[in-house]
Amino acid sequence: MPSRLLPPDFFIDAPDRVARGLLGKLLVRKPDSPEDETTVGRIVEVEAYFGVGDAAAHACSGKTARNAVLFGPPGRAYVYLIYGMHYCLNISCEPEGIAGCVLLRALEPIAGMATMTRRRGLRNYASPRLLASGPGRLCQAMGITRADHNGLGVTDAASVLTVVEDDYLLPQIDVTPRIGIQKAAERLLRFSIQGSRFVSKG
DNA sequence: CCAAAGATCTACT
DNA sequence: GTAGATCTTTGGG
Repeated sequence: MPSRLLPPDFFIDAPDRVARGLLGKLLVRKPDSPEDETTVGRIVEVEAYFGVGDAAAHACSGKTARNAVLFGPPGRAYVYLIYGMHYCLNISCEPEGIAGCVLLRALEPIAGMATMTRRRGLRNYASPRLLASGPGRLCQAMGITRADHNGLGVTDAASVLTVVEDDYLLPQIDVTPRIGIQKAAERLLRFSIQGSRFVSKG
């Protein structure tokens, strides 16, 4: 499988534009140990979060210890714990100093399904739909935690977590409101691949 | 210091 | 369809 990394400047752009651009790309997670496979998933659902002016964004009221990555360089993983038990993976965008990011909400599993199944604690992968459909499931399937992956650059060849190009004809994109938020809930900043069975229900 | 909310998921009725 | 798990972060007193 050819591995064409995204150029760093791919992420120097507004969150909604980066979000659209990420659809159809592949998220690649290298193994930590010999018994792990490389796990790969096609990005089928994302949400855009701005900084100042976006009441639903973590960065909305300025830089804090938790969200510091968002104010740093673009193309870095921002990982946080939600509801005391699930992680969510975002990728920072905009130039350094400006907080913007894209939340990765769902993947279509492409490779390493046995490892994803084990990480998820499922019996079998007869139903790959449940492997990485939803931000919490996605992180669990890819073995992503805040302690290990927050701040990692996804355009570094050496990184355990990268986004790569793929020969893939992108179908129509659905544009809908973001899921699970209370504020700014009417903004149309959720983007998903139309017709994909791997998009989360929300 | 304390309280409350949170970019969720699973299990069970 | 509804509830419960579980804990960090943040903002107010």
